[in-house]
Amino acid sequence: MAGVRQFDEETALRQALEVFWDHGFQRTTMLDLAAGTGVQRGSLYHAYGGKEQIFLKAFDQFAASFLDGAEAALKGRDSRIRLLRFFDYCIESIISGSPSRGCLSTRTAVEAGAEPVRRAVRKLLDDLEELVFQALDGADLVLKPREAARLVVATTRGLAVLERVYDDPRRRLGDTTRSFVRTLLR
Amino acid sequence: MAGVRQFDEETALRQALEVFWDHGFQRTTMLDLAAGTGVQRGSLYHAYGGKEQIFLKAFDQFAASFLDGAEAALKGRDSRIRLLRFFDYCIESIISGSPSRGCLSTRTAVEAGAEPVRRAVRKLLDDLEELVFQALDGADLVLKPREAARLVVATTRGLAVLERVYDDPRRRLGDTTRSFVRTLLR
DNA sequence: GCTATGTTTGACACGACTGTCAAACATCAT
DNA sequence: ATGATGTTTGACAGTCGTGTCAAACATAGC
Repeated sequence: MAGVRQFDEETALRQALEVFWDHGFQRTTMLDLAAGTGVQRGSLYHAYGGKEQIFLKAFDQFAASFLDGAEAALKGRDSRIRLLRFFDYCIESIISGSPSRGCLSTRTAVEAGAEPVRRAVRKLLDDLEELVFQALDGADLVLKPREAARLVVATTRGLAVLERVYDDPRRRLGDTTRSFVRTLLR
Repeated sequence: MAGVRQFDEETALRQALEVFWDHGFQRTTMLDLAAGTGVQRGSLYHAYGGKEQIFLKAFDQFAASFLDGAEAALKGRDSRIRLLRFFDYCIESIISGSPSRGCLSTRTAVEAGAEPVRRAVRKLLDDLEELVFQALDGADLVLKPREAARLVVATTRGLAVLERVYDDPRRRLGDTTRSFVRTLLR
Protein backbone atom coordinates (compact mmCIF):
# COMPACT_ATOMS: atom_id res chain seq x y z
CA MET A 1 0.00 0.00 0.00
CA ALA A 2 1.24 3.38 -0.98
CA GLY A 3 -0.77 6.55 -1.14
CA VAL A 4 -1.61 6.88 2.48
CA ARG A 5 -4.23 8.92 4.26
CA GLN A 6 -2.76 12.16 5.50
CA PHE A 7 -5.17 12.73 8.37
CA ASP A 8 -5.93 10.73 11.45
CA GLU A 9 -9.34 9.20 10.97
CA GLU A 10 -10.35 8.95 14.59
CA THR A 11 -9.46 12.58 15.25
CA ALA A 12 -11.25 13.73 12.15
CA LEU A 13 -14.38 11.80 13.07
CA ARG A 14 -14.30 13.19 16.56
CA GLN A 15 -14.07 16.68 15.13
CA ALA A 16 -16.80 15.91 12.64
CA LEU A 17 -19.01 14.82 15.50
CA GLU A 18 -18.55 18.19 17.16
CA VAL A 19 -19.67 19.87 13.98
CA PHE A 20 -22.73 17.66 13.69
CA TRP A 21 -23.57 18.19 17.32
CA ASP A 22 -23.27 21.95 17.05
CA HIS A 23 -25.18 22.40 13.83
CA GLY A 24 -27.39 19.32 13.63
CA PHE A 25 -27.25 16.80 10.83
CA GLN A 26 -29.28 18.76 8.34
CA ARG A 27 -27.56 22.12 8.64
CA THR A 28 -24.11 20.61 8.56
CA THR A 29 -22.52 20.93 5.14
CA MET A 30 -19.46 19.29 3.70
CA LEU A 31 -17.85 22.72 3.92
CA ASP A 32 -18.47 22.78 7.66
CA LEU A 33 -16.98 19.35 8.01
CA ALA A 34 -13.93 20.34 5.99
CA ALA A 35 -13.44 23.39 8.19
CA GLY A 36 -14.02 21.44 11.38
CA THR A 37 -11.71 18.58 10.54
CA GLY A 38 -9.07 20.47 8.60
CA VAL A 39 -9.49 17.97 5.81
CA GLN A 40 -10.28 19.22 2.32
CA ARG A 41 -13.76 18.68 1.07
CA GLY A 42 -12.58 16.66 -1.87
CA SER A 43 -10.65 14.37 0.44
CA LEU A 44 -13.70 13.79 2.57
CA TYR A 45 -15.76 12.90 -0.47
CA HIS A 46 -12.98 10.62 -1.62
CA ALA A 47 -12.56 8.91 1.73
CA TYR A 48 -16.18 8.55 2.80
CA GLY A 49 -18.53 9.35 -0.03
CA GLY A 50 -20.53 12.04 1.63
CA LYS A 51 -22.11 13.59 4.68
CA GLU A 52 -24.27 10.68 5.70
CA GLN A 53 -21.43 8.18 5.70
CA ILE A 54 -19.28 10.51 7.75
CA PHE A 55 -22.09 10.97 10.16
CA LEU A 56 -22.64 7.27 10.57
CA LYS A 57 -18.99 6.69 11.41
CA ALA A 58 -18.82 9.63 13.79
CA PHE A 59 -22.07 8.63 15.41
CA ASP A 60 -20.79 5.12 16.02
CA GLN A 61 -17.89 6.49 18.00
CA PHE A 62 -20.26 8.73 19.89
CA ALA A 63 -22.73 5.96 20.64
CA ALA A 64 -20.03 3.69 22.02
CA SER A 65 -18.71 6.36 24.29
CA PHE A 66 -22.17 7.45 25.38
CA LEU A 67 -23.15 3.91 26.25
CA ASP A 68 -19.96 3.49 28.26
CA GLY A 69 -20.87 6.52 30.29
CA ALA A 70 -24.42 5.35 30.75
CA GLU A 71 -23.29 1.95 31.91
CA ALA A 72 -21.00 3.54 34.47
CA ALA A 73 -23.78 5.82 35.69
CA LEU A 74 -26.07 2.83 36.12
CA LYS A 75 -23.74 1.16 38.59
CA GLY A 76 -24.90 2.36 42.03
CA ARG A 77 -26.25 -0.13 44.60
CA ASP A 78 -29.75 1.26 45.01
CA SER A 79 -31.89 1.23 41.90
CA ARG A 80 -33.26 4.68 42.68
CA ILE A 81 -29.76 6.08 42.82
CA ARG A 82 -28.86 4.19 39.69
CA LEU A 83 -31.73 5.79 37.83
CA LEU A 84 -31.11 9.26 39.14
CA ARG A 85 -27.45 9.04 38.21
CA PHE A 86 -28.37 7.78 34.80
CA PHE A 87 -30.70 10.68 34.18
CA ASP A 88 -28.11 13.12 35.47
CA TYR A 89 -25.68 11.68 33.03
CA CYS A 90 -28.15 12.10 30.17
CA ILE A 91 -28.95 15.63 31.21
CA GLU A 92 -25.28 16.59 31.38
CA SER A 93 -24.81 15.26 27.90
CA ILE A 94 -27.86 17.11 26.63
CA ILE A 95 -26.90 20.47 28.09
CA SER A 96 -23.20 20.18 27.34
CA GLY A 97 -21.59 22.89 25.27
CA SER A 98 -22.33 26.58 25.20
CA PRO A 99 -24.76 27.32 23.97
CA SER A 100 -25.96 23.90 24.89
CA ARG A 101 -26.11 21.51 21.99
CA GLY A 102 -29.05 19.39 22.96
CA CYS A 103 -29.31 15.67 22.57
CA LEU A 104 -27.49 14.53 19.47
CA SER A 105 -29.41 11.32 18.96
CA THR A 106 -32.79 12.93 19.47
CA ARG A 107 -32.02 15.77 17.14
CA THR A 108 -30.79 13.30 14.60
CA ALA A 109 -33.85 11.12 14.97
CA VAL A 110 -36.13 14.05 14.35
CA GLU A 111 -34.13 15.73 11.60
CA ALA A 112 -32.79 12.91 9.54
CA GLY A 113 -34.73 11.23 6.83
CA ALA A 114 -32.42 8.50 5.63
CA GLU A 115 -32.96 4.98 6.83
CA PRO A 116 -29.36 4.16 7.79
CA VAL A 117 -29.29 7.12 10.10
CA ARG A 118 -32.61 6.19 11.60
CA ARG A 119 -31.28 2.68 12.12
CA ALA A 120 -28.20 3.98 13.91
CA VAL A 121 -30.32 5.97 16.31
CA ARG A 122 -32.62 3.03 16.86
CA LYS A 123 -29.67 0.85 17.72
CA LEU A 124 -28.44 3.35 20.29
CA LEU A 125 -31.86 3.50 21.90
CA ASP A 126 -32.14 -0.26 21.93
CA ASP A 127 -28.72 -0.61 23.52
CA LEU A 128 -29.61 2.01 26.04
CA GLU A 129 -32.84 0.24 26.84
CA GLU A 130 -30.89 -2.93 27.44
CA LEU A 131 -28.53 -1.26 29.88
CA VAL A 132 -31.42 0.25 31.77
CA PHE A 133 -33.23 -3.05 31.74
CA GLN A 134 -30.30 -4.74 33.41
CA ALA A 135 -29.89 -1.93 35.90
CA LEU A 136 -33.53 -2.29 36.87
CA ASP A 137 -32.90 -5.81 38.05
CA GLY A 138 -34.29 -6.19 41.54
CA ALA A 139 -36.01 -2.82 41.60
CA ASP A 140 -39.46 -2.56 43.12
CA LEU A 141 -41.46 -1.57 40.07
CA VAL A 142 -45.08 -1.15 39.17
CA LEU A 143 -44.22 -2.21 35.63
CA LYS A 144 -42.48 -5.19 34.16
CA PRO A 145 -38.77 -4.38 33.85
CA ARG A 146 -38.91 -4.33 30.07
CA GLU A 147 -41.76 -1.86 30.04
CA ALA A 148 -40.06 0.22 32.68
CA ALA A 149 -36.82 0.31 30.72
CA ARG A 150 -38.67 1.45 27.62
CA LEU A 151 -40.45 4.12 29.56
CA VAL A 152 -37.15 5.33 30.97
CA VAL A 153 -35.67 5.63 27.50
CA ALA A 154 -38.80 7.36 26.26
CA THR A 155 -38.47 9.82 29.09
CA THR A 156 -34.91 10.68 28.16
CA ARG A 157 -36.28 11.60 24.74
CA GLY A 158 -38.85 13.83 26.34
CA LEU A 159 -36.10 15.58 28.28
CA ALA A 160 -34.16 16.16 25.10
CA VAL A 161 -37.10 17.96 23.56
CA LEU A 162 -37.82 20.06 26.63
CA GLU A 163 -34.22 21.24 26.64
CA ARG A 164 -34.80 22.78 23.24
CA VAL A 165 -37.86 24.64 24.42
CA TYR A 166 -37.39 25.85 27.95
CA ASP A 167 -34.85 28.08 29.61
CA ASP A 168 -32.83 26.87 32.57
CA PRO A 169 -32.92 23.32 31.28
CA ARG A 170 -30.77 21.87 34.05
CA ARG A 171 -33.38 22.68 36.65
CA ARG A 172 -36.31 21.88 34.44
CA LEU A 173 -34.99 18.54 33.31
CA GLY A 174 -33.80 17.65 36.79
CA ASP A 175 -37.23 18.32 38.25
CA THR A 176 -38.93 16.29 35.58
CA THR A 177 -36.51 13.47 36.14
CA ARG A 178 -37.10 13.34 39.86
CA SER A 179 -40.84 13.38 39.34
CA PHE A 180 -40.52 10.51 36.96
CA VAL A 181 -38.33 8.38 39.18
CA ARG A 182 -40.71 8.92 42.07
CA THR A 183 -43.59 7.57 40.03
CA LEU A 184 -41.67 4.69 38.57
CA LEU A 185 -40.20 3.24 41.76
CA ARG A 186 -42.39 2.04 44.50
CA MET B 1 -58.74 50.11 0.36
CA ALA B 2 -58.12 48.99 -3.13
CA GLY B 3 -55.50 46.54 -4.20
CA VAL B 4 -56.89 43.52 -2.53
CA ARG B 5 -55.36 40.18 -1.67
CA GLN B 6 -56.24 37.62 -4.31
CA PHE B 7 -55.94 34.55 -2.11
CA ASP B 8 -57.78 33.45 0.97
CA GLU B 9 -55.39 33.78 3.85
CA GLU B 10 -56.83 31.11 6.08
CA THR B 11 -56.82 28.56 3.29
CA ALA B 12 -53.31 29.45 2.30
CA LEU B 13 -52.07 29.14 5.86
CA ARG B 14 -53.77 25.80 6.23
CA GLN B 15 -52.07 24.62 3.08
CA ALA B 16 -48.78 26.06 4.25
CA LEU B 17 -49.14 24.11 7.46
CA GLU B 18 -49.47 20.90 5.49
CA VAL B 19 -46.24 21.70 3.71
CA PHE B 20 -44.43 22.46 6.95
CA TRP B 21 -45.78 19.31 8.54
CA ASP B 22 -44.74 17.15 5.61
CA HIS B 23 -41.27 18.57 5.14
CA GLY B 24 -40.40 20.05 8.52
CA PHE B 25 -39.61 23.69 9.07
CA GLN B 26 -36.03 23.57 7.90
CA ARG B 27 -36.50 21.67 4.67
CA THR B 28 -39.49 23.73 3.66
CA THR B 29 -38.58 26.38 1.11
CA MET B 30 -40.51 29.35 -0.13
CA LEU B 31 -40.83 27.45 -3.37
CA ASP B 32 -42.55 24.59 -1.56
CA LEU B 33 -44.89 27.03 0.09
CA ALA B 34 -45.69 28.69 -3.21
CA ALA B 35 -46.45 25.31 -4.75
CA GLY B 36 -48.48 24.16 -1.76
CA THR B 37 -50.57 27.29 -1.48
CA GLY B 38 -50.85 28.18 -5.14
CA VAL B 39 -49.64 31.65 -4.27
CA GLN B 40 -46.61 33.04 -6.07
CA ARG B 41 -43.41 33.26 -4.14
CA GLY B 42 -43.17 36.97 -4.60
CA SER B 43 -46.67 37.42 -3.22
CA LEU B 44 -45.80 35.42 -0.15
CA TYR B 45 -42.73 37.54 0.48
CA HIS B 46 -44.80 40.62 -0.03
CA ALA B 47 -47.60 39.53 2.26
CA TYR B 48 -45.62 37.94 5.09
CA GLY B 49 -41.97 38.72 4.76
CA GLY B 50 -40.63 35.20 4.76
CA LYS B 51 -40.80 31.60 5.83
CA GLU B 52 -40.65 32.14 9.54
CA GLN B 53 -43.52 34.60 9.62
CA ILE B 54 -45.65 32.28 7.54
CA PHE B 55 -44.83 29.44 9.84
CA LEU B 56 -45.74 31.40 12.92
CA LYS B 57 -49.16 32.26 11.50
CA ALA B 58 -49.81 28.74 10.31
CA PHE B 59 -48.62 27.29 13.57
CA ASP B 60 -50.98 29.52 15.52
CA GLN B 61 -53.92 28.08 13.63
CA PHE B 62 -52.59 24.61 14.23
CA ALA B 63 -52.01 25.15 17.93
CA ALA B 64 -55.50 26.47 18.47
CA SER B 65 -57.05 23.51 16.74
CA PHE B 66 -54.77 21.03 18.45
CA LEU B 67 -55.59 22.42 21.87
CA ASP B 68 -59.30 22.23 21.10
CA GLY B 69 -58.91 18.56 20.32
CA ALA B 70 -56.84 17.96 23.42
CA GLU B 71 -59.38 19.68 25.60
CA ALA B 72 -62.12 17.53 24.17
CA ALA B 73 -60.10 14.38 24.70
CA LEU B 74 -59.50 15.34 28.32
CA LYS B 75 -63.22 15.38 29.10
CA GLY B 76 -64.03 11.83 30.35
CA ARG B 77 -65.23 11.26 33.91
CA ASP B 78 -62.43 9.03 35.16
CA SER B 79 -58.98 10.61 35.20
CA ARG B 80 -57.39 7.41 33.89
CA ILE B 81 -59.71 7.44 30.92
CA ARG B 82 -59.09 11.12 30.44
CA LEU B 83 -55.36 10.56 30.26
CA LEU B 84 -55.58 7.55 27.99
CA ARG B 85 -57.87 9.43 25.62
CA PHE B 86 -55.55 12.38 25.68
CA PHE B 87 -52.57 10.25 24.75
CA ASP B 88 -54.56 8.51 22.04
CA TYR B 89 -55.38 11.88 20.63
CA CYS B 90 -51.72 12.88 20.64
CA ILE B 91 -50.69 9.62 19.05
CA GLU B 92 -53.27 9.96 16.31
CA SER B 93 -51.95 13.41 15.55
CA ILE B 94 -48.37 12.20 15.54
CA ILE B 95 -48.98 9.27 13.21
CA SER B 96 -51.39 11.08 10.94
CA GLY B 97 -50.58 11.26 7.26
CA SER B 98 -48.90 8.69 5.08
CA PRO B 99 -46.12 8.37 5.51
CA SER B 100 -46.79 9.58 8.97
CA ARG B 101 -45.67 13.11 9.59
CA GLY B 102 -44.65 12.94 13.20
CA CYS B 103 -45.34 15.56 15.79
CA LEU B 104 -45.21 19.02 14.27
CA SER B 105 -44.41 20.89 17.44
CA THR B 106 -41.69 18.49 18.51
CA ARG B 107 -40.07 18.51 15.16
CA THR B 108 -40.22 22.26 15.12
CA ALA B 109 -38.78 22.52 18.61
CA VAL B 110 -35.83 20.38 17.66
CA GLU B 111 -35.24 21.82 14.20
CA ALA B 112 -35.86 25.47 14.55
CA GLY B 113 -33.28 27.90 15.79
CA ALA B 114 -35.13 31.19 15.84
CA GLU B 115 -36.47 32.48 19.10
CA PRO B 116 -39.99 33.41 17.96
CA VAL B 117 -40.53 29.87 16.76
CA ARG B 118 -39.18 28.44 19.97
CA ARG B 119 -41.52 30.73 21.86
CA ALA B 120 -44.51 29.56 19.85
CA VAL B 121 -43.74 25.95 20.66
CA ARG B 122 -43.21 26.79 24.29
CA LYS B 123 -46.58 28.47 24.42
CA LEU B 124 -48.27 25.42 22.99
CA LEU B 125 -46.62 23.18 25.54
CA ASP B 126 -47.53 25.51 28.36
CA ASP B 127 -51.13 25.63 27.23
CA LEU B 128 -51.16 21.89 26.92
CA GLU B 129 -49.73 21.52 30.40
CA GLU B 130 -52.47 23.76 31.71
CA LEU B 131 -55.19 21.65 30.12
CA VAL B 132 -53.69 18.48 31.53
CA PHE B 133 -53.29 20.10 34.90
CA GLN B 134 -56.97 20.90 35.02
CA ALA B 135 -57.90 17.45 33.83
CA LEU B 136 -55.84 15.93 36.62
CA ASP B 137 -58.05 17.57 39.18
CA GLY B 138 -59.17 14.98 41.67
CA ALA B 139 -56.92 12.23 40.35
CA ASP B 140 -55.13 9.97 42.80
CA LEU B 141 -51.53 10.89 42.05
CA VAL B 142 -48.15 10.18 43.52
CA LEU B 143 -47.04 13.63 42.36
CA LYS B 144 -48.36 17.08 42.82
CA PRO B 145 -50.75 17.86 39.96
CA ARG B 146 -48.41 20.45 38.47
CA GLU B 147 -45.50 18.03 38.41
CA ALA B 148 -47.73 15.34 37.02
CA ALA B 149 -48.98 17.59 34.26
CA ARG B 150 -45.44 18.49 33.30
CA LEU B 151 -44.47 14.87 33.26
CA VAL B 152 -47.41 14.07 31.03
CA VAL B 153 -46.40 16.73 28.55
CA ALA B 154 -42.79 15.57 28.68
CA THR B 155 -43.99 12.08 27.91
CA THR B 156 -45.88 13.23 24.84
CA ARG B 157 -42.55 14.64 23.60
CA GLY B 158 -40.90 11.31 24.20
CA LEU B 159 -43.60 9.61 22.15
CA ALA B 160 -43.01 12.03 19.32
CA VAL B 161 -39.35 11.08 19.16
CA LEU B 162 -40.01 7.35 19.34
CA GLU B 163 -42.38 7.64 16.42
CA ARG B 164 -39.50 8.86 14.29
CA VAL B 165 -37.33 5.92 15.27
CA TYR B 166 -39.44 2.79 15.57
CA ASP B 167 -41.65 0.94 13.17
CA ASP B 168 -45.26 0.23 14.02
CA PRO B 169 -45.48 3.42 16.04
CA ARG B 170 -49.14 3.05 16.91
CA ARG B 171 -48.47 -0.08 18.92
CA ARG B 172 -45.21 1.14 20.34
CA LEU B 173 -46.53 4.49 21.42
CA GLY B 174 -49.71 2.98 22.74
CA ASP B 175 -47.81 0.50 24.89
CA THR B 176 -45.55 3.19 26.25
CA THR B 177 -48.54 5.35 27.01
CA ARG B 178 -50.31 2.64 28.96
CA SER B 179 -47.17 1.89 30.93
CA PHE B 180 -46.86 5.51 31.79
CA VAL B 181 -50.44 5.98 32.88
CA ARG B 182 -50.20 2.90 35.07
CA THR B 183 -47.22 4.36 36.90
CA LEU B 184 -48.66 7.82 37.20
CA LEU B 185 -52.07 6.98 38.61
CA ARG B 186 -52.38 5.12 41.82
C1' DG C 1 -64.76 56.11 -15.78
C1' DC C 2 -60.80 57.56 -13.25
C1' DT C 3 -57.61 57.38 -9.72
C1' DA C 4 -55.30 55.85 -5.79
C1' DT C 5 -53.86 51.95 -3.53
C1' DG C 6 -52.13 47.74 -2.68
C1' DT C 7 -51.19 43.06 -5.12
C1' DT C 8 -49.28 39.93 -8.39
C1' DT C 9 -45.92 38.47 -11.62
C1' DG C 10 -41.74 36.95 -13.71
C1' DA C 11 -37.17 38.04 -14.09
C1' DC C 12 -32.85 39.20 -12.06
C1' DA C 13 -28.53 38.95 -9.50
C1' DC C 14 -26.65 36.59 -6.01
C1' DG C 15 -24.81 33.17 -2.71
C1' DA C 16 -24.37 28.55 -0.84
C1' DC C 17 -23.58 24.00 -1.51
C1' DT C 18 -22.95 19.85 -4.25
C1' DG C 19 -20.39 16.23 -6.63
C1' DT C 20 -16.64 15.36 -9.81
C1' DC C 21 -12.22 15.36 -11.91
C1' DA C 22 -7.47 15.78 -13.72
C1' DA C 23 -3.26 16.93 -12.15
C1' DA C 24 -0.03 17.13 -8.48
C1' DC C 25 1.49 14.77 -4.70
C1' DA C 26 3.20 11.47 -0.98
C1' DT C 27 4.39 7.02 0.39
C1' DC C 28 5.44 2.03 0.23
C1' DA C 29 7.64 -2.00 -1.81
C1' DT C 30 10.95 -3.52 -4.64
C1' DA D 1 15.84 5.35 -7.32
C1' DT D 2 11.72 4.01 -9.39
C1' DG D 3 7.19 2.57 -10.25
C1' DA D 4 2.73 1.52 -8.47
C1' DT D 5 -0.78 3.03 -5.63
C1' DG D 6 -3.85 5.65 -3.33
C1' DT D 7 -4.50 10.70 -1.60
C1' DT D 8 -4.89 15.60 -1.87
C1' DT D 9 -5.95 19.78 -4.11
C1' DG D 10 -8.31 23.49 -6.34
C1' DA D 11 -11.20 24.38 -9.92
C1' DC D 12 -15.35 23.54 -12.48
C1' DA D 13 -20.11 23.18 -13.82
C1' DG D 14 -24.41 22.67 -12.07
C1' DT D 15 -28.51 23.04 -8.93
C1' DC D 16 -31.29 25.13 -5.69
C1' DG D 17 -32.92 28.62 -2.94
C1' DT D 18 -32.99 33.53 -1.65
C1' DG D 19 -34.63 38.29 -1.62
C1' DT D 20 -35.81 42.21 -4.52
C1' DC D 21 -37.87 44.95 -7.97
C1' DA D 22 -40.24 47.32 -11.77
C1' DA D 23 -43.96 46.68 -14.47
C1' DA D 24 -48.50 44.92 -15.03
C1' DC D 25 -52.59 44.26 -12.75
C1' DA D 26 -57.08 44.40 -9.93
C1' DT D 27 -60.25 46.67 -7.10
C1' DA D 28 -62.62 50.20 -3.94
C1' DG D 29 -64.12 54.67 -3.60
C1' DC D 30 -65.00 58.84 -5.59
